[in-house]
Amino acid sequence: MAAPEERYGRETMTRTILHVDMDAFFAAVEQLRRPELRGKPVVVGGSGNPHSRGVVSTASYEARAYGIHSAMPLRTAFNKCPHAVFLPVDFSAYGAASRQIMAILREYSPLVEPLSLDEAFLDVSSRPEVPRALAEEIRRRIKDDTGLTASIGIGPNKLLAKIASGLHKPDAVTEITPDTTTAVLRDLPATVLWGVGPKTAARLEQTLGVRTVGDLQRIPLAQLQELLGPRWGEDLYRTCRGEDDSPIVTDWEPKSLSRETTYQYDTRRRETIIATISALAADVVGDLHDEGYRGRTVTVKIRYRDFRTHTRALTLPEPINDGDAIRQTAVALLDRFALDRPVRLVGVRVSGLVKTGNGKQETGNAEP
DNA sequence: TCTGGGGTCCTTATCCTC
DNA sequence: TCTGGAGGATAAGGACCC
Repeated sequence: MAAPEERYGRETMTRTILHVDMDAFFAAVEQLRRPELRGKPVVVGGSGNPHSRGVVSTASYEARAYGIHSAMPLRTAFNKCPHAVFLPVDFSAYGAASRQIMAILREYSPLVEPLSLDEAFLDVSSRPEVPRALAEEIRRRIKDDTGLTASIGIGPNKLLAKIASGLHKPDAVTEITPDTTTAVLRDLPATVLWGVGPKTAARLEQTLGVRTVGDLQRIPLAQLQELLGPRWGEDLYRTCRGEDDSPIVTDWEPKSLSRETTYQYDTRRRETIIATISALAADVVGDLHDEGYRGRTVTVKIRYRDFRTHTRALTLPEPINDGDAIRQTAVALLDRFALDRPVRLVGVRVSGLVKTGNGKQETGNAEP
């Protein structure tokens, strides 16, 4: 097999990729539409009730000063800052703001890849402007048109553009060039790399003494592959050097559709769980119809009080979108779980999706 | 004391067929 | 006929992302 540096050589065409990342997006939208919240700690998450189960989706910068951050339990956030304003997640409002921002980005390039409501990659390789000047213009446009601030990273690929956007948040443009890549990456924690989360970071530190991206660059390919497997090891060997040739993906098809819910109070009652599965299955079927898909595999997920999570799945002979059949399949799968402990979460997923062509709407950026 | 929801992708095990 | 793979499909779990 060819070594990575031979397969991804310098002759690869130079690209200019922007990563646009909105600052504290959900909280910023709330502060924009409710001026009395500006300058105050705002926490968006769950039902907006800080005494019920849920986690922080976004904390305003004022709330972050109290140590509140995304994914923190709402109850913990409340303990850190009881006078913060807690708000429920309002996806329709954030979706409207997001569509406005994505439309601005598409004025600058047709090659836009939304990653989530508040982030997108943009390939501006064919634009004549100096990249930094262009990024500054886009940042100003977003602010003038929407009142929201964005941080923009510039890089020769998606990996470096995304790392760049995170370096000087909020409201900043940051560029990483091939010449500055080594110096910029060297002292960053390994967790800035795509795919390196808490578990992998701990393994890298314990087995190889690796903490920074620079540390990682000193590990031979074979050693990374031994620890992480052949594929993952090679990926990390390349990404820690800032190498990435993944393309901008403008059209995306879902692989699965799912719904899940966490009970406010754990339950062992079979009838309660069956009712939940039926309701979740109905929601998923609604999504299948709305988006024009059938699916072949039905999966039920159960999370017990101790947070251990199990799934049971059944693959059907043909893809279906029939509500009764999907609901009955999901309910039948419950028999394969031991309900010997309290359950905190139930989920239903349908995967193996195929298009029916009968959706409410084809995707917005499909060919005319 | 806690730990959401909606996704993707990878690894491993098992079964089956060629 | 026996045996040993290769390799696809399925199932389950886990890590990770926003």
